[in-house]
Amino acid sequence: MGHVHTIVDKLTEKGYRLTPQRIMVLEAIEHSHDHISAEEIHADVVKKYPHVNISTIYRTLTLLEQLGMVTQTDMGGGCIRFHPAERGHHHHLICQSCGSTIDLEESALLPLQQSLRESYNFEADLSHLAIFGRCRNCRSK
Amino acid sequence: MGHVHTIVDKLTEKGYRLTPQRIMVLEAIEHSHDHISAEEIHADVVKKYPHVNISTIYRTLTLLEQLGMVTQTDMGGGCIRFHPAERGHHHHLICQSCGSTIDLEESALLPLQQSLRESYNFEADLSHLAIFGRCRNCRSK
DNA sequence: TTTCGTGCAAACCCTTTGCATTTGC
DNA sequence: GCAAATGCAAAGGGTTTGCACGAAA
Repeated sequence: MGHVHTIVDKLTEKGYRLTPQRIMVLEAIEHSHDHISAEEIHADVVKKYPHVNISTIYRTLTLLEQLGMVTQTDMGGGCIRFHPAERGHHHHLICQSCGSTIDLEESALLPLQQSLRESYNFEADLSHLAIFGRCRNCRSK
Repeated sequence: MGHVHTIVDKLTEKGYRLTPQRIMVLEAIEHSHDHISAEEIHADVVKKYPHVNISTIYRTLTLLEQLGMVTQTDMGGGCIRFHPAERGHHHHLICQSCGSTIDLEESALLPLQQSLRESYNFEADLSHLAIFGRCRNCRSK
């Protein structure tokens, strides 16, 4: 139940109510190894709580994001995925051939961030970056 | 009329028909200094040719992309923009505060591309990359 | 008991599709 | 004249919203 305490605190200290829906959305996100879409969260929650509506999922996601518990990544092509904020910044290499995603260490992007700062005086927010291309397997085919 | 010859050739040599709609969509894209959305293209074309339907714009964009005359960039948040392909690969820094976009030289991304290849054996397609952050002006406020 | 949160249905935006009509060739 | 392209209207996917009911505090 790892972070149930955290969500209880975060919600109550700001006057939000603790509802089963909110807890289950957060759990669905935390239990997902990969990243998870709104519809997948909904499918997951519905297994235990059949009446939950997808609009509640969206409203809850907005709230959890405001509370800093969840972050979203725009994977391109209108594809949005969620993951727990405390998993920290991580980035993705997405294979356009097979669709697989590879997690990328923060350090791989630091040189780019640095050079954008120096050359353009631009502070890049690379926290949700997704980079498209072809992965090892697909390249060798 | 710069590239009208090009489009005439490209269309006819593959058996596609030359229609006023197709020419006007291409012109709208070429005359746009910045990048332009499907709806903006439509608005532009309608000025001269009031009956043109937005579905024709989308169909034409798909065709022009196949012909390699136009490329699209996913700016995130469901925001897709088009620009002439011969303007070449270029990338964008997008300011999340003021919305301005800065063109980025290809060379700025080569080191990243190189390191992804070496460390992950991943061939990154950075041709339509958009990077979010804060621009010079907004940083100094 | 009093808000706040929810379910439901409908609206929304952007994009795509089916079909009859029009057009380029 | 015939196939290809268009306009129109309708459907689609994913997300948001208005409202009355239900539940948390």
